[in-house]
Amino acid sequence: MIASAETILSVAIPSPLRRMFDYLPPAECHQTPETGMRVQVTFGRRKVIGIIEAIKHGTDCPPEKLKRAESLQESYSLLSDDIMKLCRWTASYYHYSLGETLSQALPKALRQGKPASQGTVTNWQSTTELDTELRTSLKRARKQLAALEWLQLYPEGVSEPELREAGFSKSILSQLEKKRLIQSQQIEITDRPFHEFKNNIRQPHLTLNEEQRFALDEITDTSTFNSVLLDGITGSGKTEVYLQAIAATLEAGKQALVLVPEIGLTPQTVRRFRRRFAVPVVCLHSGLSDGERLQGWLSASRENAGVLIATRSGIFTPLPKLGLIIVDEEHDTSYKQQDTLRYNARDLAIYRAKLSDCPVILGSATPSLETLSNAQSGKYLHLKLRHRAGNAKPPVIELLDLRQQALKEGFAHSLIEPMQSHLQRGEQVMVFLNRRGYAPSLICHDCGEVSDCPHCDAHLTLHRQPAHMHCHHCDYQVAIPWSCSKCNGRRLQPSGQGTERCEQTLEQLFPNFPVIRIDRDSTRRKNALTEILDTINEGKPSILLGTQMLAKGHHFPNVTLVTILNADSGLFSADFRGLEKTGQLIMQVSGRAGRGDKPGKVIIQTYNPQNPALQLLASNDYPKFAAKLLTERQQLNLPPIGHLALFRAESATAADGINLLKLLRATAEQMRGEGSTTRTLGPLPAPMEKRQGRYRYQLMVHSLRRSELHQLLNVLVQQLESIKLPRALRWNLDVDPQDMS
DNA sequence: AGCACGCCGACT
DNA sequence: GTCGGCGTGCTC
Repeated sequence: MIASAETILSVAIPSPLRRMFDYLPPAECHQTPETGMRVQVTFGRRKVIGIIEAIKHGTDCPPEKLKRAESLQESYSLLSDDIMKLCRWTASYYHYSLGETLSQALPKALRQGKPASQGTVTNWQSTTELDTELRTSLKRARKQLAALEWLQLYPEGVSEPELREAGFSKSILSQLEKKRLIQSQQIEITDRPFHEFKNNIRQPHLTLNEEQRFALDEITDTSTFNSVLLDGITGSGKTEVYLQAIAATLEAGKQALVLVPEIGLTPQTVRRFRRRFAVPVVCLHSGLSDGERLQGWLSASRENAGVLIATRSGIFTPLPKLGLIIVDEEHDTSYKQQDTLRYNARDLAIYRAKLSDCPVILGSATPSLETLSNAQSGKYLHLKLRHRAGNAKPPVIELLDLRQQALKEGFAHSLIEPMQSHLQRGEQVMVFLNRRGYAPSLICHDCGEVSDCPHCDAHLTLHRQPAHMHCHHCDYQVAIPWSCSKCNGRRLQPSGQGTERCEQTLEQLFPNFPVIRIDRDSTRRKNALTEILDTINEGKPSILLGTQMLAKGHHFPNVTLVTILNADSGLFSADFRGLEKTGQLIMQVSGRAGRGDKPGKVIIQTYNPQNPALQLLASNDYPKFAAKLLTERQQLNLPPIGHLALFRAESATAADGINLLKLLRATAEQMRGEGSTTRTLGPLPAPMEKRQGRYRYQLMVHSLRRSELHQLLNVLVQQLESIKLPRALRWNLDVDPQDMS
């Protein structure tokens, strides 16, 4: 390296190039540049926001190429040392560009160069006491009353974004304002640190049962790095353990980070956290605007927030006083990013807890095999909650043998009968069907031709509301054809069951009870899900029909019967993780039954009642089910025993992708030394060979030792960067892939 | 990845 | 004659 008289900034640039770029510090710069600061630089012919990755005193860059940075974006380090470390680790583990990794760690507004400043918010306060008289007068305005009740809890007022998050719309607020029951003012977003709030607990804790108490004691026993699997059956009260563990963390003057699955951040959950704690509870999820995300991010990193509840990307939020990480529903696949930087937030959570030297809790009723195996090896402390909280009993699960049964639009007679009796008793019935739309395909009755997507190897799904054909893999949409494209026949028939069609069937079968459909289509409108959940929670006898949106973490006390229409589709998946995922889904869905005082029942329709895996699930024995799968993985050296990475290639022609992967395989073979456990498999066509008009191939790399795998991946990625690729050829690398598609 | 430069085909 | 197709090469 050539020594330089001046300081040199090593800048991570948001570009796929896996290297740093050196710059001279900005001219007339009064601030001292530091690692973790944003800096604006000219990169090629455009201006970009980079992150100072290191400060050096020399450079290999030829002097005529060396440019001066434009300006520092702030006077302090935006990304703390631990976040920088976390990002370095992430970039190297997933073989990704550090610049893009750091860029993804920032909220969009900061990525785009907006100032890191906290603005003002509208703060709403109640102006009156909520006495009986007022309650009576608002009897017909349920939402307004609820909002007013909410505001009573917070004499200092609640910000508008928080209220909107709690499910109160702008119009509710303006109606209350018109009645002069509430008032608003613009306030500076406070710089008041969370530890200045005197009483951390606003609402008393619930009483813990013996198991919960034991788990909490174990968790709060140490405040240093410690991984815990909280393995608690559905309804065992994991959330209450989280809340009390967080209370202890706040008491010690530390912040807590709670990661939740993408659809797990319901207003109900947030409400529960906000009611409990006096300190600000901040949420970060995909439903927020860029500005809202920035404010949340800043209040977490400036110690205003005591608790941060966030989805996957929240793992990168700076929390200077981090004292506890919780990963709820740790088995959930939404923790793995699928499109770009393919990280798993659950795995990063472990590393981050290590960096902050604090405990991390992985919670689930159906732990992933990865986590179970870590618990068995003693790497994680394994805490079990085997009893439901309160009076609730575990549901009774029954397999309904479909063979030779008369079926009515997918419903066996012996299923309809119990549904009827539960409804007539005034209880709710849940129907689970993991397929949205009207029918998964449209088939020509004359020649058998099925309507396919022109861009993918997939059938088009028939939708009726609104009427169209839709590809669920690339979003292609087209009108419903009148006649067969092959034989011109007019007899086109919907084939198979989707939620829309099932809704229609249920309305015919049970005309006296409302059917509430919950899927991506029925909840598309803003606040639709909240409204639907509120209706369900009124507890009136009704049928709740839905996809897996219905399965996760909801607490519906009046649901006493859960039916799974078709468990078989998941039993024989091509993907080695298919059965694990199906089992988890079945247990999660079943867990919705009987969470109140009344006992719950689950009926699973199947053509394979003898299937051993299904029988274990039906006997409510997830641990045994998981142990069986783990044994199978051991025999085949599949994860979590062996380790996988997947190179994917996508191109307009099949040959380009295949050739590239063949080249990688050849290099891998060449590299293989004595005693190497690394093997390659492929190139193989992806399970859906053509998708969005592109051909997709993959090369699997397998090894018994993680270090060996990564050594090879380093070589292969370097090779990929050094060769010239056809323009239309895209590749990516997925370390620890969740699914093979 | 962007974003330039650069070299051949159909348009006002 | 120019507008614009996408091939190729570079980014401190």
